[in-house]
Amino acid sequence: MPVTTVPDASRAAQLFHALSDETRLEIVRLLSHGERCVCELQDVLDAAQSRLSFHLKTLKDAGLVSDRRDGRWIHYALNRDALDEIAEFASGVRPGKHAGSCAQACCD
Amino acid sequence: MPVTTVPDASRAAQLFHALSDETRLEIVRLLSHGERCVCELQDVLDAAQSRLSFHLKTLKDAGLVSDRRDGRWIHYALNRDALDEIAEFASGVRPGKHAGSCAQACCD
DNA sequence: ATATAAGTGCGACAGAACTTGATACATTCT
DNA sequence: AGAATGTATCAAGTTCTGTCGCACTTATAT
Repeated sequence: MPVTTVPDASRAAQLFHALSDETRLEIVRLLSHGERCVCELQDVLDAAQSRLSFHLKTLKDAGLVSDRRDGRWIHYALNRDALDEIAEFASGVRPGKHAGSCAQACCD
Repeated sequence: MPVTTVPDASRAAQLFHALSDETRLEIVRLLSHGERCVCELQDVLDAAQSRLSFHLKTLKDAGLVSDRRDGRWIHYALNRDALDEIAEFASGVRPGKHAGSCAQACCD
């Protein structure tokens, strides 16, 4: 039953917006190697702390990352599910997917 | 071989930015059913023409759609390759992909 | 040649998003 | 308790985006 559920537009927009900034993409790339704490990201990206915090919040609100407190550090990690949603979107809108399966007004 | 080439950040940002707007997502959804001319999109989305033109240009600049002139109409269609890039990104940053395969500074 | 219809490009304005610096909060160390 | 460290939040300034209205271009039809 993989019905290629295209996520609703506002959810998809949120997800894509979170990935529309280079700083956030760098964060995602770093997190793809595993969990990182803010201070590590700060070092690697050479970004002001409040700036990083802002971007991490954006990613977190979109569900792309999750955080875990460990003493005085907070570790961020990528969220697989959100990545799956993105892949689903890409395959869900692939031309041809709907061939014959939709007779709605939009499709004639 | 599939080296999970994560597209460079600025390219990915462009791609995701193009999909970060609900109007553009609706356009993509409509085009996933097949080619459409601007006037059809206008009717379905009930959007001013200049507005649609603006969004189509954004999508086109990002390589997500292509256009084809036919008499006085211009037909837009989704571009598979761009959708592939998105799917590639999603799988390229999936946690675990790099396990053992990267000993760079970023990965310790 | 002129009229009409489909699309594009541009200037202006409003609202959203990003950056930065200051401040607040939480946890650990002494 | 007080100082120090790691992170979050807020406020202000700047830049980026999306929308609208109008002028301009291209193509068809009379």
